[in-house]
Amino acid sequence: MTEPTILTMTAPREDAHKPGRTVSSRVFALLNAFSQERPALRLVELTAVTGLPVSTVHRIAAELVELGALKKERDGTYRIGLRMWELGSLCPQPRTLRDVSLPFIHDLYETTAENVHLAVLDGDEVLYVERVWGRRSVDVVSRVGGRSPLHATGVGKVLLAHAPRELQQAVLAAGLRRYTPRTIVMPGLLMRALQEIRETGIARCAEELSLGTVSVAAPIHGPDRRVVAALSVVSHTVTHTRSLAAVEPALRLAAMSISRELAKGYAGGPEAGGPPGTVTPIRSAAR
Amino acid sequence: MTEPTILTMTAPREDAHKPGRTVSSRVFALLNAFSQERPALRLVELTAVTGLPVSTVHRIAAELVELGALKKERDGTYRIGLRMWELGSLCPQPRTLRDVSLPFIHDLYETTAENVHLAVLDGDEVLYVERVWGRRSVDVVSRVGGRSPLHATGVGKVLLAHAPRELQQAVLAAGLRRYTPRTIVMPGLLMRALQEIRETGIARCAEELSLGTVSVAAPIHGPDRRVVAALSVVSHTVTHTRSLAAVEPALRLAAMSISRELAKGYAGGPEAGGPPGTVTPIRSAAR
DNA sequence: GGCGCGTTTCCATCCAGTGGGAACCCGGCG
DNA sequence: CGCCGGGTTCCCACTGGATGGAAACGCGCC
Repeated sequence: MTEPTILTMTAPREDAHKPGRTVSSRVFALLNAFSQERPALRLVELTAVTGLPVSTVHRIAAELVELGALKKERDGTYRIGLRMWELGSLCPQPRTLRDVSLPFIHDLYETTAENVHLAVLDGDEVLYVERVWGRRSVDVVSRVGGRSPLHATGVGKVLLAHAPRELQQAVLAAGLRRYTPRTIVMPGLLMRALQEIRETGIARCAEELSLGTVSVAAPIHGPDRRVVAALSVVSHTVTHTRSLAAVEPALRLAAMSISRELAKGYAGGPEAGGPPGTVTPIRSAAR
Repeated sequence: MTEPTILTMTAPREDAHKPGRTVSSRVFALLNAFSQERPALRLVELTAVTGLPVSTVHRIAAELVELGALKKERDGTYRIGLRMWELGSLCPQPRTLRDVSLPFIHDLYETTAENVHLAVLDGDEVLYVERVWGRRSVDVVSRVGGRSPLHATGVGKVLLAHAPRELQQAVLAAGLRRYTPRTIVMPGLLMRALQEIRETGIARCAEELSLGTVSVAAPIHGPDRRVVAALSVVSHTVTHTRSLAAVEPALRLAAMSISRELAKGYAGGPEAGGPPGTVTPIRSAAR
């Protein structure tokens, strides 16, 4: 925990994908340096991670602090600022998804007392958009804003099962990383599993990402019937080896309710575009 | 809703506070153009709102899309991108606050079936960090990521009551805007109310922001005993005129529990600084 | 006191950002 | 069918903001 500076310098082999030399790209290089594991960074660390020269990092970081995108603690560490959070909360995807499904997620939690996850597909990973749990739930690793592999989680498999062929191919091509002895690493097996998920409308995941954790997941459909998210209940193997089967109906029901709600409430609602053209005066520069 | 283009050009009197002429400031000028009311903007709208020339906006917007900070729909509108949400979710304040308090908020909702709000102070406003509700709750306006005035809400009054004198003065100096007949607009009355809130440890707000809505709020203390957030239960006047008094003990309890949890779990935890110096390799440039 | 590490400031160079303007796209209309 | 107007995209010569090496600074530690 209190290790000295273990900088696994990523600098040497930077540019891996030409970060671009625009200022904006540098700005986001800084911001992207932050992550769940590294929520606070000092100047040197930022330079090490981004590979940018010190003075550049220093200047941009200062600008970002000025703009509220970063916050500088008195101990010199930088963190993501409140404004970033506020801006992020405007992202339509997670926002409406959350707004619509929270009550149902809630009920689901209430009846199961387990972790309930809501996730969407982003790139070739699962992105957790919401998570509800309580003191009665076992704790799991995933966090809101966190990511997991597609082939080794319940939500991931659901999303992958309903994803375009290309993505499925890409995932297979990239190789199915083994996380536990039970991870599905054979392409054929995975494809068959996905097929079954499409047929049954539910995905089960038993210790495929981490030992001791099991989950079931169901798809959530958007207004256009396409799968936009996945809902899952996660538990510990020991506590509920088979009992997860018992929550499947409830899970299904919740997922369907949310889908229906999405279809009705947000077909032409604020989310569906918010009629462009209607512009109200800009919020007087807060702060 | 489907009005033609009502551009209340803010351009003419821009610079009100010199936006700065750095690229980063322009980037955030674009991003800040988005808000709860205007979650989707088209190019022209962006230029109108920011006051920047078209080509500049076009170029920067394209860069931001490239970086995932914005998303461009096929209809030409821009929206906040998933990456922004993801970055925002790293903001320590809302994140740990949420992580710690969700179970309690939950229980509180469960016992009251009312809206439960968690808010922090930002600038001279209340910023809603979390909100839990269900089908049994009445709907209120506030949204996660939304803002409200300090002097006309339960959470606001709690936060203001424990805020530094300067802020209180500033709020008074700025003038107490009247929202309803019951809004406290007299400085003296507000100060007295704040005093009482400090003494009783609870704030009541009866139709001071909008008619028909009442709430009670309690402070949440951080590890250093300073007030870091406020928790509240919100309801409709009609449904629960007096019954809110009944939830006060539960509210108090929840707030205290959260405070205690904050004190213990996060004193030296990841939030408290996440020992800088420990750096793991950068996440291979996703996307 | 002096050393080492990290942060902050400075400033001459220069290239990326700028923005006016033109081309383009498209749906509506006479 | 061709014109029109609003919005978007593209272009490119000019210039001022970004750059980053280097030096100064601050500080904890031996």
